[in-house]
Amino acid sequence: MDLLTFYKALADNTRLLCLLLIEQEQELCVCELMAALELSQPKISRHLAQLKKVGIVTDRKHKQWVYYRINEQLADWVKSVITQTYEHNQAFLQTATDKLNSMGSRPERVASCCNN
Amino acid sequence: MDLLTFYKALADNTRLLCLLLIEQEQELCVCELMAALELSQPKISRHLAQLKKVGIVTDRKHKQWVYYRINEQLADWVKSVITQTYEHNQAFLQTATDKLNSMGSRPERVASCCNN
DNA sequence: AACGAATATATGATTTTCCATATATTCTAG
DNA sequence: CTAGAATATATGGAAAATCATATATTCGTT
Repeated sequence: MDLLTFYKALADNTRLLCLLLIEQEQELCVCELMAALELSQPKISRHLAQLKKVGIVTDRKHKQWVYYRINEQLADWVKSVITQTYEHNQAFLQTATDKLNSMGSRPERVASCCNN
Repeated sequence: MDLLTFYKALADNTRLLCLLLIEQEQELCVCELMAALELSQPKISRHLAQLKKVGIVTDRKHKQWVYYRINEQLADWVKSVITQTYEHNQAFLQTATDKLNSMGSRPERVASCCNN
């Protein structure tokens, strides 16, 4: 993992929110992130693609949805940076977390946001 | 410390190098960084000013030099992120470290690069 | 066909860089 | 002690480069 590339990936509001929300929830699909952050689909998708390209997240496809999670193969110090960032900045996610919670929990939440 | 601001500050090669070199050496002046990184004075100065503005480093003036060090009042998790980044990426600093070492150690080094 | 997701392009905004100059401190000669 | 030169650092402003966004379109599944 190239150091500069890693920190550049974190240096954007949308990507930081997506990453920390995924860290918190273990796994989220594009439409859940769209709902939680109230952002357009191409915007979320573009930033997730960037995080994936850098190797910070991985994706898996299930039915019509693509789910993203933190790449388990990241170096321990990188995982640790992400975890510490999340643990000491939960307020940063408050609004998004509230929105997610108001949608119920998985799998009901997916149903409510992903329109199926 | 605003999260996004913090990571934006790390998302630049020159700033990352300056920060980790300072972490390694405890304290460095502008002309030492110029010599170690072979970069122009305004470039170093500008990036240090940015790190200072964000609160990541502090400066102290002594004679005609300005010395920068990590802000001791940073939140522990922030210090920890910086330390871990340094410890697991020393190769990133190799060239600069070699150059610094070839200049002798303090205070002789200051004499050799700062032309006094 | 319908839905979730990804991508292409153009555009606007932010960042970085460079050059020139300003300020402050130190040094040296008289 | 003072005047002028030299050194270290900072900053203003313009040009260049990078990055994020919106809109429209395409892709792949079901």
